[in-house]
Amino acid sequence: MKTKDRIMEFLRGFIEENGFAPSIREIACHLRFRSTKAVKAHLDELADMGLIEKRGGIARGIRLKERGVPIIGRIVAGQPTLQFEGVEGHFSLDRWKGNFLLRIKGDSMVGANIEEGDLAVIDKDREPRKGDIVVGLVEDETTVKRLDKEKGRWVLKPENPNYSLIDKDFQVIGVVIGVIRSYYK
Amino acid sequence: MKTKDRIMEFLRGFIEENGFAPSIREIACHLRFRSTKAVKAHLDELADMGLIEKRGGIARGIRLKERGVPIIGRIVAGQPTLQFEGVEGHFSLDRWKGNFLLRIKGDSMVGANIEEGDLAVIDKDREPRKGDIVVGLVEDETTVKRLDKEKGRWVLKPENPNYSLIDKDFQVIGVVIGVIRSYYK
DNA sequence: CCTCCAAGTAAACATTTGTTTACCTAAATA
DNA sequence: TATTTAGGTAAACAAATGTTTACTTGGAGG
Repeated sequence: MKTKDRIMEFLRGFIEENGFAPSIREIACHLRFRSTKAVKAHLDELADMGLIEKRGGIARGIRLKERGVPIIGRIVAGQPTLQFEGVEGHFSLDRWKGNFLLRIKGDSMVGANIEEGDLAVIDKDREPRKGDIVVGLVEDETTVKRLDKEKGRWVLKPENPNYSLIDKDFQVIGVVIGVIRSYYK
Repeated sequence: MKTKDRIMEFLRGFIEENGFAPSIREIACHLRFRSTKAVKAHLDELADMGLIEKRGGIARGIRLKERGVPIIGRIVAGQPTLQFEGVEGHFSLDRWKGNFLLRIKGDSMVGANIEEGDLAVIDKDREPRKGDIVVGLVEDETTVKRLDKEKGRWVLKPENPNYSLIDKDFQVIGVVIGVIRSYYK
């Protein structure tokens, strides 16, 4: 069962580096196999196991099922080294494909733990509801605020007591469905 | 110049859907071209323009330069519809490849705008410095806190006045180099 | 010790797919 | 109007690559 692990490892590395999957012969070569037959068998089994997707007859038609960065379940202290066990899942940007990011300016949403420089993930098709954090267009200016209703009127509320509520006319451009922050540039 | 846009659009869609690039013939077919020659010429030019990477002689050896989700520079209000102009760049998980994610439990770091449920991006190889937010291992428990030095002694500081500082022995497992938050599941 | 079998070898085979050469055509240009 | 040329057509060509068949082999198990 070790061979399949080596294949998966190779696939991960190769795809990350090249952006496309290796050919069966390249895999065979890496494993020091002299035939492609065994590799194909392993790949078919990996596909059955649900670890990869494989399109028959198509060159380099392999895709990993696990995409993105692994989410670790638990960290345990082995003797000298650490172990990261239990991959709870993988986080991938796939779920945010088709949307776009908007960089946060100012600190009007710190109350919602959104700070300057953060990237807000915007879904412009999602229907905005009361309580959602949204991108609003107010007099040609865009701001990220929380959508609320006061006295039957839609308003944009900052999450910082130093800023005041916006109850002018505005247009909701999209809903903030996520936040990405990157320290150290 | 319209044709190249159509090619790029097709590439984006195809790659997102299948996980690998289309063959030249598939592109030609999509554009309703009867020859592959023109497509290859366009692809070579796109590579020269720096929009794609292309590996000669390799099946489906195309990779988009723009990976991930676009970061919008500005939003302007066109008459009825909106326009998202100026792609400032693209955010990709590539930069975080090789690291892993840890889900935040508790609210001890709200002062740093990290809340429960957030995914902390952990770099276990980065050298921790004073002021960094780190993952610490204290008596077989992992916590995310800010690394600080008090009276010549390393300590872990929460960013929430309701929690108290940890000055027991601990081990730094990694540095938090980013945060990902996803609303709506 | 013999049998069986998973796993690999070897060698073709059949497509898929990138590349190339020669030619065509309509629109821009002189 | 004659010429040029970007961009496409057509048809081969040459690799790259998935697939298949027949054969070998080292070790687990009876």
